[in-house]
Amino acid sequence: MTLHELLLPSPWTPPHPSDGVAPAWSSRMQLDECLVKVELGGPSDAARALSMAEEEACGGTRRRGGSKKRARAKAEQDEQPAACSNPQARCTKRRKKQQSRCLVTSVPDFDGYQWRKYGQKQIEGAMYPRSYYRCTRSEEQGCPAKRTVQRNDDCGNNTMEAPKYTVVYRAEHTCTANDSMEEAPVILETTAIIPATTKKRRPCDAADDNRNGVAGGGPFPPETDHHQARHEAAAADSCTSLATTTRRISSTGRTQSPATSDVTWSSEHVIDVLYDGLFPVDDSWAQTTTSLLVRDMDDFTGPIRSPVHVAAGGCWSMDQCLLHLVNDPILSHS
DNA sequence: GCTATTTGACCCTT
DNA sequence: AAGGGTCAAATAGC
Repeated sequence: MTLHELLLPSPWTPPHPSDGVAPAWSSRMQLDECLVKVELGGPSDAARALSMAEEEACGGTRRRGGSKKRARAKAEQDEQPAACSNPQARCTKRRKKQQSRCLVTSVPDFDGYQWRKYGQKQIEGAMYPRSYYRCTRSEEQGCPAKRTVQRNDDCGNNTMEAPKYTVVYRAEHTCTANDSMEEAPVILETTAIIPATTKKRRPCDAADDNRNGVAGGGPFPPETDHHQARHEAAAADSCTSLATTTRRISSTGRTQSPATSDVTWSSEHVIDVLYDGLFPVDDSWAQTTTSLLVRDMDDFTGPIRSPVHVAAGGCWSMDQCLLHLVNDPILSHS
């Protein structure tokens, strides 16, 4: 298994149940492999859907355009000949497997791809809303990749800890690498201890961040917990320093980030780079992640192109980050 | 004016 | 019927 496969949407292999570890790839989110019934209605359903669409188009009340569009899509889909020829009982068939995988991270935004948010919803029983993203290349290249990001409930957690987010990736990127992967900043994540802040962000704060030179200073959406946390994380010095440091060193070619390297890394290298070479690992999440990766990446070969998420237990200064990057024997070889 | 995000309604799946 | 996923108008920022 490659690190790329581990970190990016592709056929997902759940952790072995006998392992008894709490993996970074949480299995508590259900894999999207639900069965779908192939209705035998066919054209009549299509006609109904279409007429609904027409009805909506003429309706006096304000209806969302998406309804019509979706109804038409459904109609077109239903016009296709039924895939199942078995007349007996209602046949079922696995829906084209929507690949999904789950990642728990404290920095959900830095995953090497560019995403556009298209929705947010409060989920039943969840403390924080779930955000829905699709690949920014979805329109121009038809890339089907999507992801949802939801902040984990921090019940009982130390408020000084960076919040964790559950990121569920669905479908695989089909957009070409040079369009997204190479442009995207390669971030080796650390987790900073973020001072608790009670200040509620206002829309203008993002602009303030830009003016003040806060790293990652794109236009952050205001008000949501997710993005507020991201703001807070960006404001924490160590996070900012690490992100910019990693990117700068990578771009100068002085060292080669594992995330952009074409070098074939052994699992040993990967572990060195991910955990020992860069960051102290002293929280439980990181350690279970380590063991999981060590086991799963025994047969790891091939280039690492994806960013790496690592939780570190402390707050690192820029100097510390630089020192570790420069002194790392693997990273600093040129 | 363009682009990205927010938000509430709508639709689909279970 | 409930809950989750998606749409697109409205809005904000540049």
